[in-house]
Amino acid sequence: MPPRRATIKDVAAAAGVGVATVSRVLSGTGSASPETRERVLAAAARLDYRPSALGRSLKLGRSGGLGLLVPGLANTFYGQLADGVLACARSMGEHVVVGATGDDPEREASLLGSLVEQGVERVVAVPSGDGLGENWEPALRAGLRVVFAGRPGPGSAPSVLTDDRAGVQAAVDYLGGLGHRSIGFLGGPATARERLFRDALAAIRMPADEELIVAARATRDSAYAAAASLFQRRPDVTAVLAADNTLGEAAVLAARELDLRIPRDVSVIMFDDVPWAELCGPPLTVVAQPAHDLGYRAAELALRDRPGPDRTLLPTELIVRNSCAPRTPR
Amino acid sequence: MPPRRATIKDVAAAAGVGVATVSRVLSGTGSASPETRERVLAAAARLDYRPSALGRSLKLGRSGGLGLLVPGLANTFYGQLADGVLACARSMGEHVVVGATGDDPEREASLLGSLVEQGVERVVAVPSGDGLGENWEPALRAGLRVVFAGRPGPGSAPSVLTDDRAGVQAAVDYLGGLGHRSIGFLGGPATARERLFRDALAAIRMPADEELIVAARATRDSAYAAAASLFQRRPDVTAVLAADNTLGEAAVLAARELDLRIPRDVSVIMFDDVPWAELCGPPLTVVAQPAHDLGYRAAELALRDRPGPDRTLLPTELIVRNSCAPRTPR
DNA sequence: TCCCATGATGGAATCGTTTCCACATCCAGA
DNA sequence: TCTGGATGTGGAAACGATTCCATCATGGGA
Repeated sequence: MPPRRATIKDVAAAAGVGVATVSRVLSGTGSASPETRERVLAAAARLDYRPSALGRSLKLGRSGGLGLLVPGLANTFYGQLADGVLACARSMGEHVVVGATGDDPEREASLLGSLVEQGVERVVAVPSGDGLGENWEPALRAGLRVVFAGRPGPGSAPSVLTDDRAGVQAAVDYLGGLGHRSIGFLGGPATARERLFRDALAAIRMPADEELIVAARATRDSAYAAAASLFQRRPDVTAVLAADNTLGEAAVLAARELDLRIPRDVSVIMFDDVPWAELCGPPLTVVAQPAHDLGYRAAELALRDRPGPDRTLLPTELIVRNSCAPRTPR
Repeated sequence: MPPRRATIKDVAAAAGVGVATVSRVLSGTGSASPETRERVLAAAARLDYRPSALGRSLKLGRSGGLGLLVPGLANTFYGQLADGVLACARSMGEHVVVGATGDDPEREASLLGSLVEQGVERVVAVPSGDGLGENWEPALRAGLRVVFAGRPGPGSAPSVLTDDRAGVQAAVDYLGGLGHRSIGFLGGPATARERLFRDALAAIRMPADEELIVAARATRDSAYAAAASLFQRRPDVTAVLAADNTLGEAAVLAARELDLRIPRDVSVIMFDDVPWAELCGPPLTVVAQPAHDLGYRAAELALRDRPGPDRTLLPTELIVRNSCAPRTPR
């Protein structure tokens, strides 16, 4: 039978003082005689007293704590992002409540609801799906402080993003420079990069071939299916840009399955410099995003008292390895 | 200026009833006339009322919520495990508070402390480091309900583990069968598998060469250094077993750096069937662990009211790909 | 017609904390 | 000696929810 946790009353009784005095001593506010302070501290230590965050939060109104909503943690990119959030929160002494949305707006809404029930009033989120985000309006209006990370959020909340436009452009430029004319795009649930891809194509005066732009849902299977069908439908694609590491993985797998050699038959570039990109056979050329920083900065913004900039852009970097080659007609 | 969240009192006033009635209607306990129920529900909806988990927890004593302590989320294995925990918690309507220990007992202790301050009384944890775990005794005695996952925990708390003994043995058997006599072992912060490795060697009557057994700290750099130094000190190793995916990654990288071909010069087996194992050049033979299930089952045990078995063992599976070859003397 | 069981309802206590306020003590300055 | 500020201290209210208990109305059975 676990002994009830000691409360402030127990400490007060043990030290022979009132609860108010204990509270003052422990929180450092107000005055207390050195002797009293000593007694209280000793009693607290003896009873192994831990102030209940519940009681404090209730009284104070503000609950502290940071919410974190990501599609899923099995994806290394979000894992790194989450680690960044965790690091920042720890440095500011806040705890973190996480939820995996699975990129499903419905789940996101329910998770968000449970967060506000917990009294969480600051949230870092990778908004799910298409970012129409009727989910967020009510929460924002209710005073929830949310910072979007990695994907632009709906509404007026600040976001911390990577410079996707530059990243996509760098990838497309590189591929174009290699002579590729039929460049496929594997998009995910977040569709923003798709638009950037069209823009990047336009910037180098290449027409966008709609058939080469495919979007997958947020599952491994869907990603694989999208990649495989792209390669099969259009044997003339000589290069592919994958919008995230799951899609990149699918592209490599599908290419192998169809006996397409990388980079001889298809060149591949993917977003996210996950550790295995270098290990892949062949090592993958990637558009690196600072996932950890993304999370850290977003958490910082959410936790700081002063409102920060509405939009902070972190740089991307094209890291060239061995998955791209000059175009050879197939 | 964000409007204060509606409280039960506001709902009571809006519906023209007492707070007790509102509580009864909303929680479904006790009786209320259909007409009253209707009014309360309408008022609650109109005010967008969300009961405060803080108030409820305080009154009820139990706070709900599940703590999750892992070394770090950037490691895919722990990411998958965390996803499993999240999935289970969501299905039982509980929220999850996570912390990244970095495999540091000190950080673990501080995180654990902040968890109990939050009122969390059930925890799933991958115990940090060597598992001596003076961290856990006080928490356990204080009535915290913890379930260890992935690594055996200290003390009497239940754990959900993979059958590492069988996994290590399968790997060693396989390597031995291929003719390898100098098998290296790359261990991490958790040292349990090191012992199993010796046992497995003994089981096939092979002496353990202490110089071939190295342990790295929980960083990528340390893992790489360990792998590189192993290969350099002992050019006669023809096979390596890496105790987790970080170590496996390091082994592949170090081998490449030293111009050791896998599998011609060294065979490599690693723990964790992370998605990229198949993508690696060459595809890696692995000891697969059901990471997601590990988390799910552990969370289930922590959340269920009845105490479960003290130790549940999930199977591992040797997945043979192309990173091992018969021994050829170097 | 009376009584009591039943059902609906609201008041109030409670959980653990912080903080306002009142009270007591003490000492310096007039 | 009296006054007034400073200082140390404890009581009590408040936060938002649940729940015990008392109250009240109602209706059926004797």
